[in-house]
Amino acid sequence: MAELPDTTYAVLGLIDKVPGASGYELVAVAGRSFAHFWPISQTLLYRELDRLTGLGWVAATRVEQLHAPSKWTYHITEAGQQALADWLATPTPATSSFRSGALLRFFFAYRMHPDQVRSLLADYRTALQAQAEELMAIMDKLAAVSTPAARAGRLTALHGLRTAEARLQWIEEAEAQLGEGDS
Amino acid sequence: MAELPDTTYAVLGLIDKVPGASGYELVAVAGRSFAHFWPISQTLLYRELDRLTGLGWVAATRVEQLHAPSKWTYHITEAGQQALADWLATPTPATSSFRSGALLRFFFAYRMHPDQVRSLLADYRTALQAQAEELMAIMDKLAAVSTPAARAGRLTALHGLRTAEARLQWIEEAEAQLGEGDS
DNA sequence: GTTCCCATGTAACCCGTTACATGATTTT
DNA sequence: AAAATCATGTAACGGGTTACATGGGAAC
Repeated sequence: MAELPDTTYAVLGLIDKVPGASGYELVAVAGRSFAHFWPISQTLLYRELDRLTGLGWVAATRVEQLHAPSKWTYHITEAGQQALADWLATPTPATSSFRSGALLRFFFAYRMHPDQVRSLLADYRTALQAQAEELMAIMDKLAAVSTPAARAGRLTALHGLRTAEARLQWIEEAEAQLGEGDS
Repeated sequence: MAELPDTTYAVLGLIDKVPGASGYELVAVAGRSFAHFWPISQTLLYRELDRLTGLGWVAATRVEQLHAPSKWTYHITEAGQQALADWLATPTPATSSFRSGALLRFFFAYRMHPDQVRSLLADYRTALQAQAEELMAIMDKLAAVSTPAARAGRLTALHGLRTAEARLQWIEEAEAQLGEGDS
């Protein structure tokens, strides 16, 4: 049986965490929970919902509403709980991928005018600051809650925050080196 | 005209940086230069080579060898230089993507046994340490060279190093919180 | 009365990956 | 005799993306 992508388990875990949510709600939750280290688009999430119901790992229930369109709500099944536990138990192959357009351009900085390099770093700083603020907001919101789930969420947000901070620091170093270098 | 992916410009920039290299050599160079923030597989690089020659941005020359198979070598053209400069000049949309299997699992830590969480963090630490050492090796190798290109390369490596260091620090924090928490 | 929220979905694309094939030469 | 290096390529897959369609109710 072909190995399933981690995204499938990400959605499965979300349904386990937020039982009875609709696809629409799950998209929103995914957007403000694990999007920072595992982004998924709306289309993809809906596709995974289909796959999970097909696998029998989640059960879909139709819910009619009066003041809003009808929706499907999702609950994890026992088979799904087992699959989630199995996935969490497997010694993770540490799949991680990082791609940064800013760094890629910076790698070719010697082909740019110094002003271009400066503005590149400035843009990067702005993006990192925005990201840091977003993560701090998440942490603030979770600070009130004291469940194990909230603690895990807070720590993953902190991971992103620490990363952003380190990179902002790096920008200082890079700018300093730009200053001392001649051209 | 459809926008080209950044990968195309990454390869174009490499050819500009290492003129007269073969596809085989470019794969190796890409592996030890920008792979840390813009990984590309061999197949993909060869495909971009085709695309770039088709665009007239690079010129391919056949070179016969006596003690090794024949090869194609690549040089950037004037049109290619212009395209590279244009790409570097465009205010980058800051495309960046990050996906971490370790974090994704950690996000669901409350569904794991404490020992599993500990080993997850331990594995993550090992991976980060290996990454940090790799980056330090790159910086050491580039430390001797004092060209603008080497400086840019060193700084991108430093970016990765600072990131890894911050994350290793985060692991300490996370482990501390695991200790104080009950379950 | 236009815009936003809820809610689900289709279509098309392509980037990037893994696995495999080939074959000569050089090194162990 | 086996393994590594050089060198280029094919085949197949699928994960993830963007863009678009639809439509009713609520809010401003």
